[in-house]
Amino acid sequence: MTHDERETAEAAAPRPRARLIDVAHAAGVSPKTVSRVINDESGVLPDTRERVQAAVRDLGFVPDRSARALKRREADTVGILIDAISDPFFAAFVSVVEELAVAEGLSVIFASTGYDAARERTQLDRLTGHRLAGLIVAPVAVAAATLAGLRTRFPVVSVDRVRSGIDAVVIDDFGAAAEATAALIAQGHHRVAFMGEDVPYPTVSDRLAGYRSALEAAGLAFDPRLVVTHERFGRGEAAEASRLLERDDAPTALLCATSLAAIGTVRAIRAKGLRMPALISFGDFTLADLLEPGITYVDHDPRLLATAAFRLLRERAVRPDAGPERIVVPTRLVPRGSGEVPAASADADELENFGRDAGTGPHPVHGSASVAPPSTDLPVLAEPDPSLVATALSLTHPEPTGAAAGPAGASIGARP
Amino acid sequence: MTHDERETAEAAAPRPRARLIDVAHAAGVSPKTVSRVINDESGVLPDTRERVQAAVRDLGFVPDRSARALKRREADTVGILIDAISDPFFAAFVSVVEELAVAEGLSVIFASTGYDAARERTQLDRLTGHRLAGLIVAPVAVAAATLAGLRTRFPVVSVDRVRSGIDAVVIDDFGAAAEATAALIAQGHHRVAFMGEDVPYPTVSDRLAGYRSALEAAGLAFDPRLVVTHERFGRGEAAEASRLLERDDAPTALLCATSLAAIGTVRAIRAKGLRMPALISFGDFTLADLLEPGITYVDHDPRLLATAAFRLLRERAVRPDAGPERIVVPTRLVPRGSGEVPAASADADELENFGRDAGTGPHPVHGSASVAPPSTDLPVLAEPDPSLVATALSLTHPEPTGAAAGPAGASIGARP
DNA sequence: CTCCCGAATGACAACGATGTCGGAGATGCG
DNA sequence: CGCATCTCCGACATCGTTGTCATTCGGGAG
Repeated sequence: MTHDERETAEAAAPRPRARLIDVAHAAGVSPKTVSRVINDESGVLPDTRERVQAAVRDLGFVPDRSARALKRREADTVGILIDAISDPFFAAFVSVVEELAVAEGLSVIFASTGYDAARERTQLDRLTGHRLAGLIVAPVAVAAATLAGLRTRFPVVSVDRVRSGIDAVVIDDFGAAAEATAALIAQGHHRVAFMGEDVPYPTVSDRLAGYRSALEAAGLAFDPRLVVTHERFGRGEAAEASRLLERDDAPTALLCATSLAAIGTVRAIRAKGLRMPALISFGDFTLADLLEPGITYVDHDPRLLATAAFRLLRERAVRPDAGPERIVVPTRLVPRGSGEVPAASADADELENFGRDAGTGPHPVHGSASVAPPSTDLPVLAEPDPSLVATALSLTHPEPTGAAAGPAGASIGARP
Repeated sequence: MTHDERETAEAAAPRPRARLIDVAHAAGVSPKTVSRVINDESGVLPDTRERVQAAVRDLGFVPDRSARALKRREADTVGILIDAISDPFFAAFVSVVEELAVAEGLSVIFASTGYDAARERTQLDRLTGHRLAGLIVAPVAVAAATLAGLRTRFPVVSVDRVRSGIDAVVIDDFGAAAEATAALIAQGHHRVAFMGEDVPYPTVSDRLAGYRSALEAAGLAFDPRLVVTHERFGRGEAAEASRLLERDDAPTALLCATSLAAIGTVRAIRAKGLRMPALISFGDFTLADLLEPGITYVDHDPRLLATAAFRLLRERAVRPDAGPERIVVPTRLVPRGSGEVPAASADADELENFGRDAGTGPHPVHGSASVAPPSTDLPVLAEPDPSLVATALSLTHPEPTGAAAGPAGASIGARP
């Protein structure tokens, strides 16, 4: 237990954080030399270098990020503002972003809005108080102008929700909902219901619009009574679902705009012994394949969105002036049984046998080209498949105005 | 569009971040006065104050956290080091910590280890590079001494895994596993298997020890062939499970030390049409109640752990010298059907009807007193029930050495 | 009218690191 | 032997903010 100290000696039990100058004293060199060593700069004799490194170890010195960032005017933290980290979608999203960020030596700081506008404002200030290398945000109520203001200081990428003038990575909510609805109609269903969150996000309204569009394309009338909403955070989904399915004119098919709605529906069906309608959900969820029948869903892979968002963010760090882009990540309909219930069968009571034998028949795939296997079986995510990302990035659209080329591969992989 | 600028004028398109001094110039006051305004200090005329606030708004000024932290020598960021944010357990954990931190005006920065020792080291440095108000860590391989070193600079709380000399919040792995195993044995099972991760965590070995202990208490021989492990991140769980259950001498009951193992087991059973053994899992997971039969599990609520950990962290910020404590959060066995399969029935093939009628009978509850309802139905977490936390905190044990009183309510709720 | 006092504000240094620049030796070459 | 050159290293200023202390100004008391 060696300890050498100079000058200050008032530190006793609560040993203060070692500073660079303490290391300098311990090693008998100037602060600048310590700085050179810890930053791997050249021009230090091997001997000196080792002496400094020893002092660093002895004192447990870790450079103060605040001071370093201040002086270097360098931002090495990526901010993420999302709805809630407890949402598996965002958990997976953040996980991938962190993975990519770490590979570049960046830190990740996140904040959640809880879907609350005021809190979003607070959290945004909290995040921007840090020097950011960029901000990835799933905007709730923040004005596009506010984000545009931030964009003059660091790259800003919007995820899942579009904001004009801001780079965005989204899925084709309208198209995917239309595709899913059409698939239900193709099974012979005439009464298809829609269940979504009671929030004013375009995500929801676009899905609703896609649903309507598919109904109209099939010559079916839009019936407002078949559209139900559920509150966030509430237990409302199950209640809404049973109310819907217990009606005399209950639908035979249901499109759920969120996986929460689908889960609530299944729960209601189980609790009340209701008849299982044909069901398609947005967003995969753990174990969806193990229910009976398995839940057919529109795949909306957070890993793809995260990878695309991060790459775009880093691309903007290099070319800040390129016009805002909108990247549409492909989705696809994954058949697992619940969405393939034919209308005829829905009237009978023979729904037991959809668990295993479904999911094999060919089914329309939405999005371009074929994409990778479903992500269900990866509760803990590994690295996203690069080929998926390439696909996603190649779908780059320039925003209405602006003529940027697709983002090239931003340099990924700094020193470890 | 008003804009008054002095001195510097070289800023054009990529408007740099506004500094405090820019605000001062714009408002025609000194930097110190701006500082006073943004920090709500007294001694500023209402008139002046408003002028400054207007300038702050105009310029979109947000104080630089680095500079502020540097000068104030104040830490307002809580670091969290966990295995993986994509693990729903840790996602929920982090969510709660963030909630509590925000209430105190603290930021949260997290990093994940991916169960990798080298990466853990890197991430630890990344986190400690920030000025931390405290660190919550689920240690992988980091030495207790290293954490003890950090502890001299800020509070450190270990979660889920114990490290000597460090405050810890854990569950009673041994006791919970013993309880679960005993419950299986009580159903008449003689061949009870154990499946856990192939990692050297005490979490796993303690559960294994608890399992052995229960076997011995029941006079059953411990059979190493009934203990199987699965790799992390792999798809190994399902493969291991089918190998185990397809054996001639397959067990009639299975205790899974992780929910991954339980999920893999169910998946294997479905895929291969195997017979369902009595099954108890550690850790709840979404939809466990909707499978058929529902999965009986040992509840291990991340919200309780998070709340206890955060409170302990804040308590230590006030009283850093108090000896390390070990808080044991109670667990309980939640019957849902799969764990109540009697041994007799396991030999017959009538396993269809366990979905709904299970989960009602009384069953041993592990932990003290009665605790709250299961958390299953809250995929997106609301605030944890304070009463639960009270229960958890009251179970405080001092570590072998050290005689601290139970943590009092650390001051929560700073200025908004 | 002068002096004193408090309220409002500003000047200045410092937090911990690093960029710039210059200086001390060592070496090479004519 | 003198001078240029190169290597290694340190002095100093500075990043954006705030703590400390000084200064100014207006007004009331004597």
